[in-house]
Amino acid sequence: MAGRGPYAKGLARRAEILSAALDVVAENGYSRSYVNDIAERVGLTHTGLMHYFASREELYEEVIRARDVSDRTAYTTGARGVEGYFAVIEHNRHVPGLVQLYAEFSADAAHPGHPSHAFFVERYAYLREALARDVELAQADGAMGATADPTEVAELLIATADGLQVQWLHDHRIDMAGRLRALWRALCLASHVRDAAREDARKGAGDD
Amino acid sequence: MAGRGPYAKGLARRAEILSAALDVVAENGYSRSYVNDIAERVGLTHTGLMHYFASREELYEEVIRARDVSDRTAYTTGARGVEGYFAVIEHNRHVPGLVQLYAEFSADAAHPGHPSHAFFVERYAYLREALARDVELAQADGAMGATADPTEVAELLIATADGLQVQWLHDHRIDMAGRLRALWRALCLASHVRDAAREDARKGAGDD
DNA sequence: GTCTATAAAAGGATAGAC
DNA sequence: GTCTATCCTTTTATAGAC
Repeated sequence: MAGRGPYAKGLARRAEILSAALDVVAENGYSRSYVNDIAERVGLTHTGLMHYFASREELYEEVIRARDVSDRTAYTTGARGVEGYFAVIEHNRHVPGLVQLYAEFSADAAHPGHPSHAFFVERYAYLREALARDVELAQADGAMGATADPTEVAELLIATADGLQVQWLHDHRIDMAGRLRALWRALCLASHVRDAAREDARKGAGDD
Repeated sequence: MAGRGPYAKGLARRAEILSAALDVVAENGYSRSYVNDIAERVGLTHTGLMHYFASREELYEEVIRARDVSDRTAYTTGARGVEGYFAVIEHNRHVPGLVQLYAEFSADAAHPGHPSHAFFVERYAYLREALARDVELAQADGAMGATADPTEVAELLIATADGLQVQWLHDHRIDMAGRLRALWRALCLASHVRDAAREDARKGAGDD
């Protein structure tokens, strides 16, 4: 039975802290979210909280990591393909703290030498490959044309999703998922046109 | 004759400070760029620098503002349309400090209550409208189909450019402008397909 | 216009008790 | 597992002299 002893209690506490961190970020932004404020919110002192995380950056890394795991199980299971990714982006509108954290933290960590730089580099690589495979699935069932490069499409989707989230932070009227799906449809359409053009060229060459 | 008196000297100093700020951001990232370091770099003390700018945020706002002005005169003059925007993004690869600053600062300022929040909101609005007009020009000369919504295309271009810049910060091998132009071509292609579809529908309706 | 000095605040991290 | 106390370091900002 899970829930026995201090181990389970520690895990629950960690989860509580991660959730509180998102609340604080939603209220103050990442750069003005202080460990102290988070600790207060869960009824701990600064030091008490530091028992669970070695540093501020590690704490926020954990927030992203935990979200990635839960998003993955909730939205990308089964054969949903790219739609799973769109669903995550759509859901993010209910988690402003996460969007704010991600935007600031990932930009901050873009700098080499940042303690979380490697984490984000790996995360991008993972996400890119996962999405590229989803694009391949879409190509297999004909939604996306064969001429499209899966990795390029994946990078474009990620870039656009990231940018849309920053725009959404500035103006919540923006429909992030809607825009992203529109991009996807346009890319599908364009790839089919290119497939047809290539087919024509092949036939033309065959006539020689 | 420009260059007379303390006025011109002050302007030169300001420009020097803005340039030094970009260097420091390139080296340390925005969140770890301190007024003191910038002052040192231009041979001033912290206090000496604060004579020119009221606060840290104002200084960085000025950096972006100054860049916007120079980019505008250098790349978007004449009838270059969206290509002017792509050229700016392409050039940004030579200004890593600017890209880093923009990514971090704009994400930071996404939070309402940030001293530069209004600045970025207005900047987005301006950029969106300027690009939407460029899209309309492209529609006028046939590059972009009539079915495309200029504002939607503009928002998509901005979002993608922003996201690509963050990705580029993490991995300089990414060809920001190349990817953005590929997106543009796909959007053009897709809009033409939709134009044709709409035309077909119109003719079909006419047959009734 | 620039400096010295200093405020003022804080924000992250650690040692050691309970 | 959590707290008290404290440290260390930084960063921004201001007052006032030169």
